[in-house]
Amino acid sequence: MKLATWNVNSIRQREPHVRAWLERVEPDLLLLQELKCESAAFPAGAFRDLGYTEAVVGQKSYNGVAILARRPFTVTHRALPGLPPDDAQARYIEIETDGTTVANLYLPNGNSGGDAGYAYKLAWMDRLAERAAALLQADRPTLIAGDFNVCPAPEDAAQGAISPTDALVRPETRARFRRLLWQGYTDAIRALHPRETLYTFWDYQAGAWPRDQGLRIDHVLLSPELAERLVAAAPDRAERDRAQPSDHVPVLVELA
DNA sequence: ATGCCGGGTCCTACCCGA
Repeated sequence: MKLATWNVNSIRQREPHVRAWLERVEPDLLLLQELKCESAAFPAGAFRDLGYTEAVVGQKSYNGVAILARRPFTVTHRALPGLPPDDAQARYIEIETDGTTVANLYLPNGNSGGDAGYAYKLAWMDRLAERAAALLQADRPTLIAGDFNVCPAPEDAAQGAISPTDALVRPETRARFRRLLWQGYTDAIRALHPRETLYTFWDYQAGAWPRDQGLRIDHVLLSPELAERLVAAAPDRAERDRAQPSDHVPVLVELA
């Protein structure tokens, strides 16, 4: 089983990239973030042509998540459980397919909106920890993946790529990410590549890509059962070199 | 560290991303 997560930074801008990537890689599942459009504007036809069915939680201008799948699935959640009901940010979708639970998330960045913006990120991570625990309790194969906007450790950021006070690297942010690992989830990339320098994001500015000033902020977390089946995990760096790329590349994971 | 890029929208200067 092949699956990937990819922050596309506007699905309307990146439709040709995603289409070509699906044709070449043929994943069973693709989790998308930062659609930047309402659900009705999602270019589903381009992906249906290739045999993929979509589930979309869209929002005008900002955020937005979707799942493309070749196998049948059911949508179980269209928002992160535990958030206030008036929270309209499109950041979470959860499905079940072949007995496996798949959660796709776009975690708040936390750098805008001052103290309240960062507090929102931490609260979101607290709700995520609760959901992650409940899913382990349910004892089904579970995968939680997406753009976490968390750079877990110093080796996940190039020298000079990010300020030490940035919301992606603050101790409170990292502690909340580690809590997911302590609960029993496996970081798929680090499980297979404990020391390698592997980035998933390069800023558009300041020549971040040519200078390889990247960050590892897109992650695939696996429940113990799925971790046993992990055979490959890697960012697809080649996507960052294409014309008009997203600032993130796909992270591809293969399970036996 | 911001706003050098790139996407969005109240269409055009400004917000957001990380």
